[in-house]
Parts: sequence; C-alpha cells; structure tokens
Amino acid sequence: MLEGKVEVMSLRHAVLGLLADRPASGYDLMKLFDTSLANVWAATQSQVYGELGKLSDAGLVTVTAEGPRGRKEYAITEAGEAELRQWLTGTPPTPARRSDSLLRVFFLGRLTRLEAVTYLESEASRAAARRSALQELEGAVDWDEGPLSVYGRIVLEYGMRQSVMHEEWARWAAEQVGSADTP
Amino acid sequence: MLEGKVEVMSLRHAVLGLLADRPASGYDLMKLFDTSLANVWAATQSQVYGELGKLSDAGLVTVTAEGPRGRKEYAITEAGEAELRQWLTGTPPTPARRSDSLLRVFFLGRLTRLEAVTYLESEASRAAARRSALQELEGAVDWDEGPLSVYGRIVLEYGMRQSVMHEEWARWAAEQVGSADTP
DNA sequence: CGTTGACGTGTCAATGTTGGAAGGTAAAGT
DNA sequence: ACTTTACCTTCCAACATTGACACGTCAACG
Repeated sequence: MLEGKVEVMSLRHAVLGLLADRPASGYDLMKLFDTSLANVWAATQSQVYGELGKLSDAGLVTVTAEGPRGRKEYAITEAGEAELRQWLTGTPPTPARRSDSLLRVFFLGRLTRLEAVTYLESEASRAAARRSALQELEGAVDWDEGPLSVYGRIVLEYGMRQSVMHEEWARWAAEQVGSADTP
Repeated sequence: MLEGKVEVMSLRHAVLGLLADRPASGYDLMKLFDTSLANVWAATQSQVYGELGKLSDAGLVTVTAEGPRGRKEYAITEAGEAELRQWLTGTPPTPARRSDSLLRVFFLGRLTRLEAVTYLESEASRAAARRSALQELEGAVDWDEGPLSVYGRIVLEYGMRQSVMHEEWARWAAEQVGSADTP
C-alpha cells in the first residue's frame, strides 16, 4: 500500500514565499532569513543553497539570470506558486511541539524555591528584552513597501503580544512559587 | 584550540528530569512523554530508548531493576542529578526559532484578502480549541501529588495564556486584513 | 599595487529526528 | 485452551540540521 508522504517541509515554503515576492540569489535569501524572517524561521546557508538546488531540480524555481561572481538569480515558477498556495490554503499548520523554556519550568521542582524564583524572574527579563528589541525593530522598518510589510507587521505584533504575555506569566509564576505554603 | 561543545540536547534533560522524579522504564517514560510532556516536549520511542542507552553509557542513569518482560528500570545517578541541575541553572534557554504558523502568516499576501481572513479565523478557532483541551486537562489531573504538579500547573497556565493571546491576536489580525484600504 | 571587506556558491561530517518494522512476554478475558 | 490486549525493547533507513570549511570574485581604499 503506497501512501503519499505528509511532509511539512517549511524551509522549502519559506524559500518559495520569499521568491514569490521577487527573484533573488541564495545570498540575497540569506539576508532575508537573517532579517525579515529572523524571528519566524531560522535557516543556515547550507540549508538555503541546498534547498535552492532541490527546488530547482523539482522545477519549482528556475535560474533567471547569472551575475558577476557566479551569482545565480532564482525565480519561482508556476508550479512553485501552485505549491506555495497549496501549502498556505491546504495544509494544516503544525503546532510547535517543543519548548526548551517550558521544559525547564516543568523540572524546576529539582531546585530550591529561591533558585526557581530566580529562574522565572530571569525569564521575565528576557521576555521584556525581547519586547524592546521588537519595538526597536518596528521603528526601524519601512512599513509602506511590498506585500510582505502588511503581514510582516502582523507577525511582529504577534511577537510583541507574545513577549508581553510571557513576561506577565513569568512574574505571576515567580509569585506563585515564592508564596506557597510548604517551603 | 579545543572548545567544549555548547549543546542543548533537551531530550536528554527531559529524560533526566523525569527520572529525577522516580525511576521508570523506557515504556513508562513514553507514557509520560505522551501525557505530562505532550505539550512541552515531544519524543518518539526510538529517541527515548536510544537516549536511555546513551545516558546509561555516560553514567548519568543506571539500571536499578529488571522486570518481567525484559523490562529495565532506570534511575538517575548522582552524576545525572548534577547534569540536570547544571542544565537548569547554568544553561541559558534557547528561544524558539521557528514557527510554522507565523511563516504562513508572513506569506498570506500571496492569497486573496478573503482567503487570508479565512486562514486567520481558522487560526483563532484552533487556538480556542486548544484552550478548551487544556482546560479539560486541568480538570482531569490530580494537582496534589508529586513535585511535578506544582510546576506542571504553571506550565499549563502558560499554555492557556498562550492560546488566549493567540486567539485574540488572530481575530485582531483578521480584522486588520479585512478592513484595509486597498483590496 | 596590495589589502581588505563584501559578495557569492558549494561541500562535508556529525548529529538529531522521524516513522516504522521486528521480535518477543505477561496478563486478562472468553 | 485460545486469543486479544497490553507490555517492552531494539534496530534501521531516510531525512533534516548544524557548523564549519573551501573556493573564488568584485570594488574600494590608501
């Protein structure tokens, strides 16, 4: 019995999505991964170049120009657009299944109460710092260009709400732990 | 120049953390991964048994009993406890670097406005459903036993706040998209 | 002219992860 | 007695991911 694979392969779709906006080289894409997508989907150089090769083999992208230093500019094909749409509309998102931070919290009972409170408070600080960083980013970006900017801003808003929530939760948790009955 | 590796290896610490509470077999651990840790850290059978082997080789756990069907019960050793503590107190948590959901949102500009709104509203529904599930879980668990329960509840609270935030954000985003100037 | 820095692509080994198959034992129900 | 269900471990191929390393070019500067 043959079954079609139910792969997620989001790296593939991240590359397709970026190329759907405009053609780019692997180098260009890396810059986008390190800036626009930094808080959404991380990728390394090896992955990006590797994925471009695979996408090219699969006919989802093509080389549209070759520049000075062996630069290859890729563009999405119709098949690629179709794949991207299919992913966006037809594939259910997979919820995050792992969290380093929460795993630690789960085991905080192995530490003394003071240590646990300290940990939770540093979580709160990290969340606050993250929020500042995002706010700074918001000021630094030109929000009036490209189709990515509309949704980019919505994604940024998520990050900000997330960090606010995270900080409040961590402070609440620290209080819970600090003021319990049994030491 | 030799440098110590800066590995995260949270699966290892998830296993250690569970064994720190009480000894267990690989099978027992799997059940815990599928229940207590389901929303925090997913692991497959292969991983758990493989990790137990490595931990055993490294002296962080030992076999304390052998039961009926080749069952091996593992317990954490002092070295294991030390490693767990070190991870909890001395290793900075690594923030989540990837989100399937957010990546989609980032590329929602490839769809029509209606499709985008539909997507965002289904995100809201999913978040609401998740919240219900967590609330049900809260009712089903005995919160008065073991050192895990205190922090387990705190982790659960995180999940609930997270899903509330997620739902509100998705509804807000749908509204933003639905009521913009340019169609 | 020589150096530096940004541009640009490609490959590799080690490790993590997935999903399943294979192989077997004990207990409980019929 | 028989069968189902739960228990329990081990192995593996395929794929994803990381973090380097290797190679080479163009432009600008002093």
